[in-house]
Amino acid sequence: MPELPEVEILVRHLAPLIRSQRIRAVLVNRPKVVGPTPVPEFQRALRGATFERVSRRGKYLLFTFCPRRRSGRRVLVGHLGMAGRMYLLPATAPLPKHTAVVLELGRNRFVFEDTRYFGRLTLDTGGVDRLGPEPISDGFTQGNFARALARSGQAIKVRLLDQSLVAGIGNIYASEALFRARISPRLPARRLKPEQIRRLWQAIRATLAEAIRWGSTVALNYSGAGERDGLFYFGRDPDAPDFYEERLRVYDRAGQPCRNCGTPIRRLVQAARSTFYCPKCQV
DNA sequence: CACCATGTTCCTTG
DNA sequence: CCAAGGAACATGGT
Repeated sequence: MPELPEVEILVRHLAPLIRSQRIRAVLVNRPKVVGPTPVPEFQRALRGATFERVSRRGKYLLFTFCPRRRSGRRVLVGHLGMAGRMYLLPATAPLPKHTAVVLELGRNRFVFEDTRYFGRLTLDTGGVDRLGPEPISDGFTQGNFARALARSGQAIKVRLLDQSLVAGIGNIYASEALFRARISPRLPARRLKPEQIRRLWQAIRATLAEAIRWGSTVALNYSGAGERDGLFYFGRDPDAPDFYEERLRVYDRAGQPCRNCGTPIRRLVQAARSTFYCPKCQV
């Protein structure tokens, strides 16, 4: 599901719901997702702790909490992987099939559900430490971006997925940003001209910001039995069956007309992942 | 059955 | 040592 915009929307959604909530019990159904933190350590650290803030770094969620007794604060790191979801559920509601972790909050439960168990909810901050700059921040400069690209002969689409180059872009927004910048996904990174780098830098920020804005306007439903399409960019409004298409310009649109020129969008495989692009608009 | 899927990490190859 | 490619992880949808 989740790239930077989706995680940002989720963080904004969760922040007021869990602030000041005390964790009364910690249930770990899938030890793998809290790893490499050992389950007993995970439970000991969180039991009795109180949530303080939620923020985002790249595709990671950062939950700041106050431990039960010791002073200071600590951080719980979340990552949704491919299909993870985090949401509050009434304590009386049944837990979903692929529940990985549950934090009992009293009236509600904080549920981490992940059908594929690729996600994480852990005390280990290793992944976060390796991230590059936030794309929508002063830390992401055209100069740094240009220097990083100059060192690589890898296709630009594949480079954009490297979280140490810039944090938060995934397979969907990599294609979308390149379309917006009118750059071929196959172009080797070091072959981008300064003008293209400038356009791509701008397109990344605009694409992500637009997705966040869009997500902010959509009614969210992260949980709920039978609501398997709750994440907003795969969500569907029953009254507008094609609104998903209106939002993404190239992703998953192979064979459909480019919104600029009408040429059929093409799919290609790079680093074992699908890329979508317009062969006419993107050079 | 075959192939596809929003992500990351580890292993191999050059 | 580094860059690049591919498999693995686990499950579900089409």
